[in-house]
Amino acid sequence: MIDDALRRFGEAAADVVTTSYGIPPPPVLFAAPRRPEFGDFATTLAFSLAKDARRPPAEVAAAIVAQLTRDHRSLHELFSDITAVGGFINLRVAPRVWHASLAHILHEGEHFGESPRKGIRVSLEFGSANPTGPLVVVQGRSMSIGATLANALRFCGYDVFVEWIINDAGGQLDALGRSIYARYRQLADPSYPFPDDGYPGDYLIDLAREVRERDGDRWMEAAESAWLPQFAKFGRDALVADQQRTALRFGVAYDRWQSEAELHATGAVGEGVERLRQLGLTYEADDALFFRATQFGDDKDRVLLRRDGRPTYFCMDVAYHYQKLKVNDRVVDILGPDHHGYIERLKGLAAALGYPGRLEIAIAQQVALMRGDQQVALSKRAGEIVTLDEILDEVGVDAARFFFIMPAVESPLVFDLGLAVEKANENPVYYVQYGHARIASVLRRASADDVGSASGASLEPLTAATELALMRRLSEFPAVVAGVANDLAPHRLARYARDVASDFHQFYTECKILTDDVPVRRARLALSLATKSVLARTLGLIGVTAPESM
RNA sequence: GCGGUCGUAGCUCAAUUGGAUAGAGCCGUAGCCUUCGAAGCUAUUGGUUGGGGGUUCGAGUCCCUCCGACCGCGCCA
Repeated sequence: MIDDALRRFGEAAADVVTTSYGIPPPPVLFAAPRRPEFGDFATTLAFSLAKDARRPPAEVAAAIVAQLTRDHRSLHELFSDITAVGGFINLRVAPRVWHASLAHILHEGEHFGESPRKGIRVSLEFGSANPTGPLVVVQGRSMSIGATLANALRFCGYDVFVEWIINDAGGQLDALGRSIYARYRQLADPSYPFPDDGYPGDYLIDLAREVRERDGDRWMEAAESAWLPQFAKFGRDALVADQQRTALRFGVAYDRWQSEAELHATGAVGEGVERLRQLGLTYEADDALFFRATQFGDDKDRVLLRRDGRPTYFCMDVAYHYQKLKVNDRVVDILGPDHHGYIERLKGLAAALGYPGRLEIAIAQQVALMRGDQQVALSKRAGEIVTLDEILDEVGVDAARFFFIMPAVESPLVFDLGLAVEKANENPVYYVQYGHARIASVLRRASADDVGSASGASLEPLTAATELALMRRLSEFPAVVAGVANDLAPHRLARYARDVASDFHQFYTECKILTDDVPVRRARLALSLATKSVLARTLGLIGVTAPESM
């Protein structure tokens, strides 16, 4: 296939370098040129050689090509064109190689691009929110990114473990309990004061009603020490359940919902502290226990145990990450935009625990919600929140999943809700889905006989420029997914889906699939089948449906 | 003040991690349906990659310096 062809070229080129220049050849790397007239692949081999060879790159490239065409004539079975252009060596792949590639795709079917199990364990954590309210837009983006990465990593043969951390320890749960209690009292007496640090959202009023329906006036006269734990736990459980329901609706499956309180209860937090103490990376000051974070690049040492002995949030994270680092080869955190100050601390922690470089942190940048020209106000303090559920009601799961991963993770996202629904043709997810539905429609019109024999048909008739371009695009799929998994770059899948759909539409416009010429018809049906399969798989990895009709 | 991320076409974003003349989509303009789905296709307008300097065969990408936006800087979580 393509990789074999490139490898053979690389070996031949290395051979030429060794005999002509007598120096060890550098690795021969290939990239697809931006401009199609430069061919399908290019290598910058001559640039890296120029210095040692003491000749200008253009001369080196020309010499290599001349030598190759003389001594390695068989390369022309694989490459229809090998040219040197100013230092670059450009390759055009022969049609028969594309045909072989397409045959391979058809043979692999839905497993095309999939890698066998590598035995490498990857932990992914994303979406995590405080259990004090419904999920909002930011978590939607975080979950889309995380779930897509998890899919891609699994597809590439990694053992993936996906988890969510429930921040259910600390003062905020008390604030939640007090907020619900205040709403509960307000049901009877509207003048009952609402706490300053309370959560203002209306959703707590519903929870208060539930308590009242269940328990009546039972808590009206009770002491705070009696009602607070009850209300806090009730609120926590209800809101976590609500978040889980939304995640499920969004098509995101977690392997574990890790409770922070549980980490304390099981002694895991204590173990983490003990580990750092054993390593000699802690010290006491002002009656508190500090972690020597500055030794690992952080700008401040960090408190683990407060003056009163209570562990900090970071202390919990020590335990949590220690747990993850111990059993995984790669640990990935996808954090919100307000957590970038946390990166050095966590990376320093990983290094301190003996796992430098094992922890990767991606910051999912913020989402600005737009309706036309109007930015939707999002103020948690004022209680103006737009929940993820509301967004899903408005634009649907498919559009949301696709939009959230469109920009690179570290780029901010402008999400125009009005645009996503009002005008379908401006919505890129529809463009891609339409491509899939269009193929399905053609396949429905074709005879069962034609479709059945298509995958075994001769592919020789596929010679048009749009046919070659589409075959080339499909062959990129394994490399695209591998790049997504390796570089944590889910947005490339969205772009790739768009490119596949676009190449198909061009092919469709130029080449009639259901033509009277039987060999041509079957070859084009084969290409359509492969495109449908790759498109469906790409959309599936993103978490978007591939409709048969729309 | 210190630190982080970012700044690319009117708008939303890419750019294979230092490669060729910086690319797509949307918007605009002009075309293409007696033929497999026109939610499509073709052509075309649009750029000093925030400004300036540096590193080298070669810079949107790396270094320095300004300008601007967002965010972080707690013994909160």
